[in-house]
Amino acid sequence: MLKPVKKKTLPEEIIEQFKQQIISGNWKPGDRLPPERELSESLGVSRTSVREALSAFTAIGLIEVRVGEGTFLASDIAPLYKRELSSKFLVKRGSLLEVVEARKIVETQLAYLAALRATDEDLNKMEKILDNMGKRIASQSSFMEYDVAFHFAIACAARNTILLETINAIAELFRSVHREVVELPGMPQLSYSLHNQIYEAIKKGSCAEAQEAMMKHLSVVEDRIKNMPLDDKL
Amino acid sequence: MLKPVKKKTLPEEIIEQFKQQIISGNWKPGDRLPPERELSESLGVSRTSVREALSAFTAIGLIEVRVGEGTFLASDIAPLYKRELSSKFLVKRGSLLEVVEARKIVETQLAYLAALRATDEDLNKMEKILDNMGKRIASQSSFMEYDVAFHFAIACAARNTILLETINAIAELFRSVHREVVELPGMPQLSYSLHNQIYEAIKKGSCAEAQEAMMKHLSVVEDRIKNMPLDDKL
DNA sequence: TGGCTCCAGTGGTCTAACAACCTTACATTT
DNA sequence: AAATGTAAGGTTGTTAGACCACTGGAGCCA
Repeated sequence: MLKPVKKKTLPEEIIEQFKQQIISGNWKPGDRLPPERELSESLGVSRTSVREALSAFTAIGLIEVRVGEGTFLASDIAPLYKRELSSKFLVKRGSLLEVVEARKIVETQLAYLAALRATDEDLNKMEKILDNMGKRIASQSSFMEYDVAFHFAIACAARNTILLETINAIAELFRSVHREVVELPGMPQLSYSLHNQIYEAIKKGSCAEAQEAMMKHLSVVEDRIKNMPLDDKL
Repeated sequence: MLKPVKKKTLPEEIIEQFKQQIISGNWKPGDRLPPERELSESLGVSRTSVREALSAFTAIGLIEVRVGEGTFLASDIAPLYKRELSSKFLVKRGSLLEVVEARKIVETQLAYLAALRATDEDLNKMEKILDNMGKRIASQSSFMEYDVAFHFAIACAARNTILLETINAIAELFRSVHREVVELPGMPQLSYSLHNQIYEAIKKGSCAEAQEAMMKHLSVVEDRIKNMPLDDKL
């Protein structure tokens, strides 16, 4: 089998260049971008193509356009939230169960590996995250952030780049409904306790225990999704 | 809080309408959307505005545009996930041993699930691939293609989109060196035999056996990599 | 100071046209 | 009959140029 000759479209290439500008720091959050006409001239393309590229950035919340004023790079560093609103209605409950199944497979093994390989530094990080999680049981939104961070820390401790990026990608999908799972009464407390069990197992270096604790945690999540109101499935 | 004073832009309104079409079920996953010109006429706007709206949907992976063919609604969460995954994998790539470790974790469970869920059609496909593989033990290049196809067939039979895309992405990383692993003397025969064991286990519906057979296969691959010259490991 | 007009800059939208590309059907060659 | 080449129609990709609507500021005037 040969490689599938990919031909990038103009707006796609423009998007790439814009990304570069952001990554390199040439464009900083809050900055005003050059006018569309200027951009089209610099890039040697039509204004239409530039606008389509900008339209894509707008969709994922990376830029903000103000008529008569100009185009601005989002000052907010978490533009991912806008994307979730856009795509949420596509993620059905059935798909979510697939996602949880994948998490069960990958994350249990990640916990296993973490118990095997975690350094003191890794453990400190996890403990700090758990601390913050405990203090924020009341406020769902930031609790969720620490929840995600904890799983991320485990993946880091497992020392496998491939699986780390895999979990990262999955987490992005999951983010959109994570909130509803966590917001149920009694859920944060339960979740906090389960995360603690995972941490203790990893700290002890007990692979099987860590694996099992993670499985228990994800099974709870799975149950929650199965019991989600039907309105949310589409 | 006073007046939000909403002045929606044309593409934004179009996006809203498209969302409605999706939610209401008028447009189903995989469907081909009407041509841009037709949409612009129906909506009473220019093609430019329609294209900007579509550009936004493309950015978040909800639609796929094929030149000369048309615009299609994403069939499932797979495109969303694939987008996430590819962007992450572009940045980082792991060493070969990391890749094999990831494969051991994901593919053993995939074999397990395949043994649980494979239909007759799935099994037929696998058998056909194995047949071709057997006939091509001599020629490394096409042998490798069937090898990859077999693993892909298992992932399909496991009925989990997320893991399927994950394995796809990993396979892409692995492809570059797969050849060197297979080209060793005696390797195709051994590999063919191990693949057959996996197939038989799945056909029997024996989950544990399938899982174990896959693990045996990947362990062989792992050994081969460990014995490879150092330059090729990264 | 306060309000006014005017204006240059900017994004929003449209039109019409051509290019690049895919599929299908048909004709040609072998 | 099978493989190959060709033409046509439909579709997205891209462009140029034009006009509109809105914003901010400069400068004018009471």
